[in-house]
This record gives sequence, structure tokens and C-alpha cells, in this order.
Amino acid sequence: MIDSITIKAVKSRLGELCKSKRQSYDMSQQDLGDALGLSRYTIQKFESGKNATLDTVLKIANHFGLLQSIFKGVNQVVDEQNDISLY
Amino acid sequence: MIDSITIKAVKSRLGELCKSKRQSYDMSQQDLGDALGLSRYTIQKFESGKNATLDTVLKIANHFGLLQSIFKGVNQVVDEQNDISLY
DNA sequence: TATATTTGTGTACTATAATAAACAATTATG
DNA sequence: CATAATTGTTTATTATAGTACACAAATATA
Repeated sequence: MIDSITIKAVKSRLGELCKSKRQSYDMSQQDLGDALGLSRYTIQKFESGKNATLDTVLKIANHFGLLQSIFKGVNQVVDEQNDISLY
Repeated sequence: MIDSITIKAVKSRLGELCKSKRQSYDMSQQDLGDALGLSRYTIQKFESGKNATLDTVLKIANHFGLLQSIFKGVNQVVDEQNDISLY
């Protein structure tokens, strides 16, 4: 049986991504929070896989230059939805 | 000048994606809310580009079979981070 | 056109994400 | 080792996402 990805797993992975990106820029949780107008605690909780708001996630993604690729990813899903009739 | 993608634009696009996916399954906002244990109002606000929680977004994504690809996308970013030294 | 369904919006309330501050436990750095 | 910086965690408070209900506007269906 192939176990499917859970929402919890995605949140954990997103937290890990934030941590690795942050560390690659030699930033502390405090530094990142300050840069985004968020508290250190919000960063801390997000990195440990807790729930957060979309705004928080997108602010972090934007700071690490990932917003464009997210936007493209979303558009791709919408497009492939509309292209089904062509197959 | 190339105008960069904004957080607001991404939220709007995510809302549009939810709406188009939902309609492709012939579901009302109420139907989707019921299926996910969310209120119709939460779906309504998300589809109109308002802020939401990560849980809400991932529940919706999961319902439309998009969780796996989100997980892969996150992993890709982490991987390309670690592979920089190979170039 | 009439009726039913869906959607947009408002208000009041509840749950929880986010803030702020403090302190202990880790993890660098001298 | 010492000490400085960072991180994990707690408590209290504030802001806001989410719920529930109602009703009007818009859309679909008879």
C-alpha cells in the first residue's frame, strides 16, 4: 500500500524549506521576522510545521524569490484544466 | 520595466484556481465546504482572493488531488538548494 | 416569467494565528 | 571553558481567520 502525502507532511516540509533557505542566507529567525514584519515566534512556529496564514507563507516565499515560480505553478494547473478537451 | 508578481496576485490566482476546479466537479461553494469541514463563507472568501490559513489551502488542494504535486514542488526547491555545489 | 439554486455581503461570535516579553536550553564563537 | 547568539517554549494579549445565520443579488432551471 502506498501511503499518500498528508497535509501535516506538507506543512513540515514547508517549514524545513524555510529553515534551509534562511540558513543559506545566514539569517536568524529574528532576522527573517524583522525583514518581513513578522515576529520571531511566527517564523519559529512555521518552521516547526505548525499552521500559518497564506500571507505569512507567501511573504516568506517572496523573500526567497519563490513567488514567481509559485505563480507559474498555479497557472499551470489552471491551464491543464482548460486543455483537457485537446487530448 | 517588468512588474513583479505580488502576494495579492498569487492569492487572487489561487482563488480562481479553486473556483475553476470546484466548478469542473459541478460543486457549489456549499458542497466544497461540506466536503472539507469548512464553512461556505471560508470558501467564498478564499475564492475572492482573501487571506486564509495554510490548512484551508491544503485541504482544498488535497481535495482536488494537488497535494502530491505541491509536495514534489517543495522538495524540488530544497533539492536544488543542496545541489548548488555541484555546478 | 416564475422558481430554485447559487453566490455575494453583512453582523455577531468563536477559534486560533500573530505579537510581545521573558527565560531555559542549545549551539556557535572568543 | 566562558560567553554570546540562537533557538525552543511558556504566558498573556491582540488581530483576524473561521463559523453560523440571515438576506439580497445574481444565475440557472422549470
